[in-house]
Amino acid sequence: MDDRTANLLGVVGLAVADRIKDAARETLNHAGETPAALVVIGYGAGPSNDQLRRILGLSHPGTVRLVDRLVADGLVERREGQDKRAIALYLTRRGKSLREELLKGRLAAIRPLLTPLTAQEKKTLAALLHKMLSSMETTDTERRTLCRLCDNRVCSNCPIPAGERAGA
Amino acid sequence: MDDRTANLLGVVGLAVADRIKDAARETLNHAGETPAALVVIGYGAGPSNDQLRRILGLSHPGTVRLVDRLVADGLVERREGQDKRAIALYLTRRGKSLREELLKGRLAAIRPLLTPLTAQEKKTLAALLHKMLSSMETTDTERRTLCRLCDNRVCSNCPIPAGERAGA
DNA sequence: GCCAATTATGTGCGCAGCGCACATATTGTC
DNA sequence: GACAATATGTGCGCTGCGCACATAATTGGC
Repeated sequence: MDDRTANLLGVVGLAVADRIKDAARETLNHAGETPAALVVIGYGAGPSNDQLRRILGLSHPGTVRLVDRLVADGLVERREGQDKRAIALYLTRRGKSLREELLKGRLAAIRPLLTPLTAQEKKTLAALLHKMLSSMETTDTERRTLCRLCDNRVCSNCPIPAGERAGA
Repeated sequence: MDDRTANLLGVVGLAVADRIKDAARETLNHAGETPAALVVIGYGAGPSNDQLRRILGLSHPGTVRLVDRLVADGLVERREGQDKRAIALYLTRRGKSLREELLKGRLAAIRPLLTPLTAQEKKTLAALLHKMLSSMETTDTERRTLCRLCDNRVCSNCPIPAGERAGA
């Protein structure tokens, strides 16, 4: 019985992830963790390469090349961090606009899955998802990894626990 | 409010997909749609290259190479279909055993997300997920795409509608 | 019964995303 | 001031995949 629930969650999770991926590919011309990078950088705290790397779960060189792509596309700028060895990543005007599109597309891709539910059922589902997330034991970085595609205008008080709160 | 629910579903969906992917990489040495291929072929109907292609959502050549990899690893056999131009794909003994591991790993990866819920809450969640899936308008191929990682021993009467029932 | 369209598989080639090993610059430590 | 730690960037190659093309078998028109 429990396994049946887990399996159903697996199907829906896969469906959600597929839809998010497809939606991202329609607005951005890159796959993998690139859309997530755009969202994460867009939180505006000027993350370093290394911070981004940890959140995305990539190797260091992979992240450098990822940022290279975003810079080449005119979506991201490398500015100086206070530390002269570190850099601070910021979105350009175009980057911000594309980030908005990404987030909109993501929600639009997920929404159809909810339409069969009544308002009450949606509320129940949200409460259950909230409980699942709020019960996870996560470090701050793990939380940001989970939230790496989150729409911060929509997700008021992020349920995922972590020491510091930032971004989502 | 609706968007908040969609966002939460997006987070959980991403978490589920991440966990499934990580689990697969631990037992199989290939990424992308390769684990899904192993599961799909393992349903035992002897699918052709082209049928597999449609379910996985890959290009034809991509599927040929994917099968090449599985054959090279001794996990899949290409047998003759009745049609002399088509082939029929079957798992080898090793392939079947690895498929079992994949499915076990997948459920084990998802299960922790459910542990914070009470038995009643799990039941409610399953009912909601079931309703979401059963309300989708899907062709038979789309259904198999969604179920491409499903554990058929666990998912009794698949909720996703489609003409024919096969595998999940 | 024969030839064209269709179906199905396989190949040459290249690209995107990523990791490993290595190089380089800056910062803390003593 | 030397040395470990931190942070970024580069050379190289691999994996997964798609496009264009080649080839074999089946189906359909006439």
